[in-house]
Amino acid sequence: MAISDVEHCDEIHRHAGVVLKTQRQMPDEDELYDLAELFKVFGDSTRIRILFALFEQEMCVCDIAESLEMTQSAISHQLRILKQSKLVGNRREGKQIIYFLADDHVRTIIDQGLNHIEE
Amino acid sequence: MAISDVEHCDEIHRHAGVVLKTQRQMPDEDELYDLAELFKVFGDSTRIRILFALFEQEMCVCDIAESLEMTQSAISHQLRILKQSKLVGNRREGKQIIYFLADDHVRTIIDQGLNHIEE
DNA sequence: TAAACGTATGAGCAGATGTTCATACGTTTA
DNA sequence: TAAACGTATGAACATCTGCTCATACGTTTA
Repeated sequence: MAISDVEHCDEIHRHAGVVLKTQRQMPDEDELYDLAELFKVFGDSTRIRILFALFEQEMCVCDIAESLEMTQSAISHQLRILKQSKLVGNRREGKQIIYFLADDHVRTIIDQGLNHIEE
Repeated sequence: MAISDVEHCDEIHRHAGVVLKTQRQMPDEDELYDLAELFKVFGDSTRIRILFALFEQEMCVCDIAESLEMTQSAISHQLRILKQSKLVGNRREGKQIIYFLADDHVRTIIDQGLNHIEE
């Protein structure tokens, strides 16, 4: 659909300024995409539970799996996504891989979410 | 899969406490589900753009659609989701429905997300 | 009151997503 | 070095999600 074909209400003289102002202040496409991708990562209860687990202490993969009563494979797939988003980091310790929270943003973002749903 | 069948590493004597502690401090299922559902709402760039639009001022549906260069129907479907999550509210003004941000949590949550991706 | 306008909504479809299964990889142990 | 262990990963599948299209609803206008 061409831009000029986008439907709009007939209040054009009243609202044209609103539309232009909104478009001007909108962040660029890449930033919006990255932001949505970040929140998408928080939008799955398995990943949320993994993050809650790591709030307490760093843990190896199998302990996370056991804590959440899920398979190692499922957890490993989700840890990959969390790591790609830089929400967690990891290091090897012998046969095990230890995962940990990357920074404090995670806690802050989740706390804000909790604030909202508790109203 | 039964709980007792969940696979786990053999470090059971070393890590059993970790697992139990993690399970005890985990929020209950409903809260985790609601939290994930909330972030899922932020996890779409169309909805993020709608929220950014409403940061500036309250707007009617067709102005949002025009600002984002999307159809009225697509916007209306997304507004429904945003309203169900209590992120936006609306009121009727003649033929138009005016949407607005429900509270300041929205801004805070998005700002935290922006902080994270800007590192 | 009939037509026009702004918005909401259900069905359908294509693409995205989360889990399972099988298996490969890297490290340690026997 | 072969086996065992802990973890990672690709394929397949079922489910979910966002958009389009058609149409219904509520309000205002002629």
